[in-house]
Amino acid sequence: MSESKYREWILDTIDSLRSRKARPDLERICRMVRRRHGSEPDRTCAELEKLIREQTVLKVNYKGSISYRNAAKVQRRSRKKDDVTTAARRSAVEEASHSDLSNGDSAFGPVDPDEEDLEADTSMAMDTDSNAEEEGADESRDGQDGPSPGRPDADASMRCAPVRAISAPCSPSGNRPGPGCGPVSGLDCASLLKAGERPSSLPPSSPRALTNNDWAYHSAVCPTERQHPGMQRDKAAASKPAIHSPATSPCTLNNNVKKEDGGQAVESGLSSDQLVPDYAAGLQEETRIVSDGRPQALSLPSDNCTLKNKLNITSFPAEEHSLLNGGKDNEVSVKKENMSQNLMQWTVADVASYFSAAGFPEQAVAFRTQEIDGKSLLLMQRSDVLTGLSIRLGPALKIYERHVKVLQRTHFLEYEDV
DNA sequence: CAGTGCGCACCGT
DNA sequence: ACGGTGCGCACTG
Repeated sequence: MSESKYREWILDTIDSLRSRKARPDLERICRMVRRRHGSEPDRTCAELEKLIREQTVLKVNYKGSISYRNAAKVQRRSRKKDDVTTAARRSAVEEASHSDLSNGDSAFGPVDPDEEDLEADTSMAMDTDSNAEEEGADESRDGQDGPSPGRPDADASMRCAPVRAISAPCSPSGNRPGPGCGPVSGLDCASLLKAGERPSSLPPSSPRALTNNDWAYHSAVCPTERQHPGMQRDKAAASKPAIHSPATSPCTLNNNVKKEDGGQAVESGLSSDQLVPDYAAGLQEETRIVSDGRPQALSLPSDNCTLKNKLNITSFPAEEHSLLNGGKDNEVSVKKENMSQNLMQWTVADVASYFSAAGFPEQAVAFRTQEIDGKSLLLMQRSDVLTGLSIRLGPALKIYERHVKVLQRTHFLEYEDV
């Protein structure tokens, strides 16, 4: 309850700071929220962290300092639609992150709704779906997962967050007299990244990414922290080599992730996708986790080889990989037979069970409630998934980018080709 | 003094 | 050229 409220407050604050041309940093956000709503800075910080984890708010390292962005309003710099080829390749992953924030010029993909929609979505999602617990669950999952061996990158981002020490005395701006808020974790990390600003110290590829948009923030997940601008520099240097002993190398996150994603990495695309990595990682993580619980892998899309290829190409949860590559062909084929046939023939129940199996049981309910069958699914646009189902933005994005879009694409490819 | 408005420089696309 | 960002300064209550 209060959470959604905080969400609004915080997003509002960020927006207004931005419109005022003031940097939406922790200090200002906390202060403004306190002024406007009387909320404790600590609480604000805590909520902010949550929002960050949910990707409702993006923590960014810009021009050497930490900034927060209203994810719903962030627009991907006109990533001019890359060629279809590229786009296709990066597909899911990329789009997942971009389109959301983009202007919606994605080649495939429905244009995305405006920010407002998203924003609304976000809050709405929370309210409707509520389940703070869910959220918590997600978070915790992420956190717990963090350490998972498989994907250091993924955790990187989340790892930090979970640790979140709200009470810790954090000072984003180094010395902040004001509210002593404290989400140390995130902040610090970001600061670290800031290093990115120093191109000289970083490798060619990464620096750019970091410097440019700051999205890197995510990567910033490092625990270290910074306090003064001067230090940052040092950190920058430090970060480069050892990149945080913490096992995960936040700063290199991007690269790693991409690799993971399938090698398609597309380093060139780094700048444009900085967000992706984390995002993707998060997705994978979540998916994977969920999947664990449910043995039955997502079989569905599997209909055709095309799909498989696609899957491989794009990034997928470990499990999926194993499924596809690993010897579960049998299973896959079986499923293929059942479901794949043709999306057009999926019933509402099929769709629901698909998503349920895909790790989105709760959201599956929404599909069922909205009576989404195969045909409807094929007609769904991004905005439909994000706002029409009243599901939380996070899962909605994942569902759309990783499943709906993939299914649609696969379906159409299959039929068009033929 | 806090909050606000905004010119301007900077940067990436 | 264009758009996003935020510093720095002036203004306001």
